[in-house]
Amino acid sequence: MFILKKTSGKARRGEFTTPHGKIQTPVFMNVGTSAAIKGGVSTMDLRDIKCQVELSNTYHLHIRPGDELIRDLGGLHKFFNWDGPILTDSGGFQVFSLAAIRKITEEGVTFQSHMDGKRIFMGPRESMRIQANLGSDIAMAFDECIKNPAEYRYTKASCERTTRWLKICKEEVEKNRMEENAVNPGQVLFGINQGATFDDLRINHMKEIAELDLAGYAIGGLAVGEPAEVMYHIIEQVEPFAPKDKPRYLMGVGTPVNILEAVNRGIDFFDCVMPSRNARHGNLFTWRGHMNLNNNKYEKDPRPLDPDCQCPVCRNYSRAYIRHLFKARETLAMRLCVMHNLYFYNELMEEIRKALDQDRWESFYNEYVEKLGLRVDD
RNA sequence: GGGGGAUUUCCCGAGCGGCCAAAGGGGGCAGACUGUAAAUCUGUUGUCACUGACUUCGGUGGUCCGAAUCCACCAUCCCCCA
Repeated sequence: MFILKKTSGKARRGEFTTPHGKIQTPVFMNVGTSAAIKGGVSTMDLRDIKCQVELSNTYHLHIRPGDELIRDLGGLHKFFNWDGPILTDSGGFQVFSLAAIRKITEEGVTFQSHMDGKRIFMGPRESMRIQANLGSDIAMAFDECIKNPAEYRYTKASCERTTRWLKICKEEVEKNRMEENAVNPGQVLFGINQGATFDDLRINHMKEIAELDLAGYAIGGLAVGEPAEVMYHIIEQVEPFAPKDKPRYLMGVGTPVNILEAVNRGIDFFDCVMPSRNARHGNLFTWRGHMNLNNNKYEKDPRPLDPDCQCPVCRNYSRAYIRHLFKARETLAMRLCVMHNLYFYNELMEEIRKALDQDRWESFYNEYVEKLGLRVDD
């Protein structure tokens, strides 16, 4: 259930209720693809970094350790000991990212496992079965994330197929959660809008899926190489046709600036590997812009990563120390930086929510939409 | 004391007469990263007046049109025999 608490222009402040607690939106979901946030951050750390929702991946968990194993051990929440909300991505993105080793048909997609080359078939039924076994709170529809640039005819056909798949996903989720020993009887489904960068296909597709009365609506297939302006344009095109009383989720996005721009255009949910991946590579996000901690200029810098941050890392360690950890190839460097970056993203969302609550979204947006895109200058 | 081997650009290490400012690692410096096949990938790493010039391969001389590569001596290190 989604309650819209406040709006400011297109920007929305809401609350989404799941079987594992309420989610305050706008929200950033912390990505832990294989039931682990890369870089050594565990579910014990998630509360410390203000994580509301964890996100895991259907394809990856199906391959290893296997969704049936997770089901038999009580579901994903119990498996990795996180009692907050979990969203599982469907494997649709892997249709895109593992393009070299897959084949698409009406029934679904045959992948060659990136682990051992074994053939794996996944369609809407399979994806929903796996997500039911995992017991996530929000299951994502199995879609095709189309590459950029895309051909019009292919995109049109692909969207039609994604819609047919979505209808199957809906039936399956409803069926699976009625099962007597369902891991998560409260699991809901989010549909995914596609259509590449074609306004008419995007709009038509959103209209079609909006009719299915799903728990939420995602915009997928963006931030796959097109300019940010194109992404913003597509959001603007599609947003009017997304149900107002349901959360909107912009999949895989993005930079702090992308998030501000998208919130300003009516998006409620986000997820992105950027804070965790960049952190592992020494790239930090701060309230003064982003920085590459590996740079020589931080060698003797006694300040915290972000002087304006209250995260456990910034309260305890200096730039010089963490930079040293990177140079020494200590895995602690990654852990600390991932914790900081995720805290930053989660706090950014908290500040966005506060600004909306306190009717100062406009000024908050104006102040940070420029600032957060800069390189830390000192 | 006798015999043999070595010395290359920040480090290790290839090169054995021209195509060598010198392979390949490492390290350094910088960049990228957007529903995670990513603790990854890319560029760069002698100097400058930089599509060319100059200096460099332990040192000093020499051979040759031409030397990191050949010769002589010197220095330092390693191994074997006394």
